[in-house]
Amino acid sequence: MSATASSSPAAALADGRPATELHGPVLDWYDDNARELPWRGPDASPWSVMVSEFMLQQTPVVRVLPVHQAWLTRWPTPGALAAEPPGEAVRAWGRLGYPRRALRLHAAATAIAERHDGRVPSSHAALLALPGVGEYTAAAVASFAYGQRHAVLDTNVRRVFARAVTGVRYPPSATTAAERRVAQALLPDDAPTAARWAVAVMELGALVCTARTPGCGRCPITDRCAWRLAGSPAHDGPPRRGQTYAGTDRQVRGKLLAVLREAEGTVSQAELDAVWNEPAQRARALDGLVADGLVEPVSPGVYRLPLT
DNA sequence: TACACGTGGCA
DNA sequence: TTGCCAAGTGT
Repeated sequence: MSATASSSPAAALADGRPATELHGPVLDWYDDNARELPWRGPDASPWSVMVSEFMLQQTPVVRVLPVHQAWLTRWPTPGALAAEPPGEAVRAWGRLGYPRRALRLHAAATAIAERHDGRVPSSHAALLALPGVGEYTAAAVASFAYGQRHAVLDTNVRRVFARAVTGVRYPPSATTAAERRVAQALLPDDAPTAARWAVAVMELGALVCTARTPGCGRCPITDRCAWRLAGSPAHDGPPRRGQTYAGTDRQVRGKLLAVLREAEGTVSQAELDAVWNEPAQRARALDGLVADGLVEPVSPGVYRLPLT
């Protein structure tokens, strides 16, 4: 047990040194290697950060970049987005995928306009209450936009900690209490450093400590990484569930919604029928889109992106 | 807890 | 080519 205030049994490295020794190398590495992204830096608004976090859920940075820029130009504030129909958010979402995120971002903007005077809230609890904001996004916005001290546990951070601290190749499929303890134990004491640490660890996971072929030769903490010290053992446990896609309802939903996005106004049943030749699955997918609020029935056989 | 939910690039 | 993977959330 160390005498350092932020230390705990969970915060010890494989060689017995306190895990706080990771802070310096990782922060220094970030200073030299951080990407310049529009939602980073002192001029980025909390709204810009929040939009980026929604878009980055399960979607790579390179694909988010152009859509984020167009989005912020068109809707520089939550109120601007809330003033337009949700269908416009879905249309502007383009091909980022998981379009329910667009609907939730619109709903979040509406809630911010109505309940928070048009300003993105800064408290973790208020953020968490917004549609589409879960544990990760609430912590990310509070940390990145407002400089608060929160454990920000995304897939990158979880992988870095799994390797450097726990000594395994991959983290568990779902976030565990043990992972939260590790993240909390490693959080620097003061808020500004904690916020920089959060983004730095995430960046390290995104650029160096990657899933398939980690760049250990470029890693600032490779000499104290528990996984490396253990000989970089292979993944131990059940195979990680892959995402099936071809032939699924998801694929059909995507094709249907693409037609709606590219249409000026309404689309006919015939236009939708053309994208998938299996009637039952096509109908089920369309029903699902309507149930989710992504598509609005206008009249029998006529559909459009939602106006309300 | 496990599954549904888009899309595209890379090995 | 096929499967893995990408700053998760809601149910």
